[in-house]
Amino acid sequence: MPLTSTTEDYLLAIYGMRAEAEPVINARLAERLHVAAPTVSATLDRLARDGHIWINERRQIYLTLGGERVAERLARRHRLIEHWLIRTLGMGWAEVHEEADRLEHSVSEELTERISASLGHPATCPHGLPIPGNYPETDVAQFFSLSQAEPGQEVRIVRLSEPAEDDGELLRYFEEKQLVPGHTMTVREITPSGSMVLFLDGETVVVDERVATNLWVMAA
Amino acid sequence: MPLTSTTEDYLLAIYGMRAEAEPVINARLAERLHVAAPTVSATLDRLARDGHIWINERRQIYLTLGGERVAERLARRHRLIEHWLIRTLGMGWAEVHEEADRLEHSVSEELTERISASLGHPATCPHGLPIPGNYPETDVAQFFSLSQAEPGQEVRIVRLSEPAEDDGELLRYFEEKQLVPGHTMTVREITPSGSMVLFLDGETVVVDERVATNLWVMAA
DNA sequence: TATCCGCGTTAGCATGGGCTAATTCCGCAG
DNA sequence: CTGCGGAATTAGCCCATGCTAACGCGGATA
Repeated sequence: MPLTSTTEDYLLAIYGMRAEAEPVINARLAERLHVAAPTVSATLDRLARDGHIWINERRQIYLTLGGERVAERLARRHRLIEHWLIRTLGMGWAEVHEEADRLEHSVSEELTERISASLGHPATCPHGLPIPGNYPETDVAQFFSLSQAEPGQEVRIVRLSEPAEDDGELLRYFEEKQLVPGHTMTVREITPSGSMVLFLDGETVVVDERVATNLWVMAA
Repeated sequence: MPLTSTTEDYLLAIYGMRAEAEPVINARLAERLHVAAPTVSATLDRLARDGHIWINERRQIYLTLGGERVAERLARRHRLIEHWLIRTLGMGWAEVHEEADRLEHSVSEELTERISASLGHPATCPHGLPIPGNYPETDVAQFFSLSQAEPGQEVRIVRLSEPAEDDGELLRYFEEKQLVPGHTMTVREITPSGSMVLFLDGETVVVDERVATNLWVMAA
């Protein structure tokens, strides 16, 4: 009856991939969770059996209402823990995700709420992802991927993409270049290969397409 | 190769029972960990196979040097976490043990050290148990169980017994009666049944033998 | 001495969560 | 239409962790 750490990981992964353009399928989960395809099949069978997900005829995976509630609670915990580690213990912006990935499974509801309160109920995690339960009714529609921005446009970073959080190298890069939520920049030009020339903090930074797709922005 | 949460629980349990008068045997572990005897046998086999414990001819269980090192690190984490939950989040003295029991398995070495530093490297957990690595060379020989105290003696509580930590009801009782480390009291009398009449904080408190054996004290 | 209690092991089983190798299936490109 | 690539499943295996039922053994006690 109680969820295992593994099944929680699956639900959270599905939750995170849900909003992407591509449908959530077995193969994507296998990549994201670093396990073999048959393992995913078996685990998804159990998740479906227990009413957390359902799978349509085209093998696309969806959370049930119950599964979504579980995943939201986990995302809330994860993102609050990240904030907490930075604020009360001075851990690094690029390292807290990994630590939170383990802690999210063992922190109780009560502790979660105490953490949220002690932080003043932040609306987003340090990487800009919304914290369910704390996130106000914001107009999310105004957010778009940096890779969609036009030359000349001035934009403000609002958050990372979901998958970027699992890429430690990318996180360290973002931190180093100060490509973090809240910072504003101007798009100078876009090269034929899709790289973007940015101007921020008085400096010129070039990011390739992969990097740009992982940063969400809004018009500044 | 990496230890599971389960094997960590076993090592920590053995570590905690090591100092008791009774030898550590299969049956005691089964009770403490709330699992059936054959389960304990199988898990101990694996722990011995992996060099964490050894078992003598009379089936008494001992930690190897490696096993002890692991257990010490876990105890350190557990006890630091308890302090942290009380100090930074205001959790209750009687509740933190349970929360720490889960968190101890997912907190990294680095986080542990940050916690210790942020707390000023406390020597003991909130229940008085020593934190390995922080505990100074203290004369532990002067500690004795409250049940060994003489009528008329004035004593100061230094810590709980190990098993007391796993008994939530007992913890709440200790907290309510302020039978916590640092507090001083006088033994008024000892009844034939082993109950002790204590005088502390201007009040008379009666504790039965089970309670008294779980409190360690020193002459005040 | 006979019995019983505490203890441990053996046998047998289940479940979760992993794996590889091989097969199947579907859709798209040639 | 053929073939290929991606995706999923099947078969078969492993290990850790739990259980119950049954048996064996040794010491204490009636």
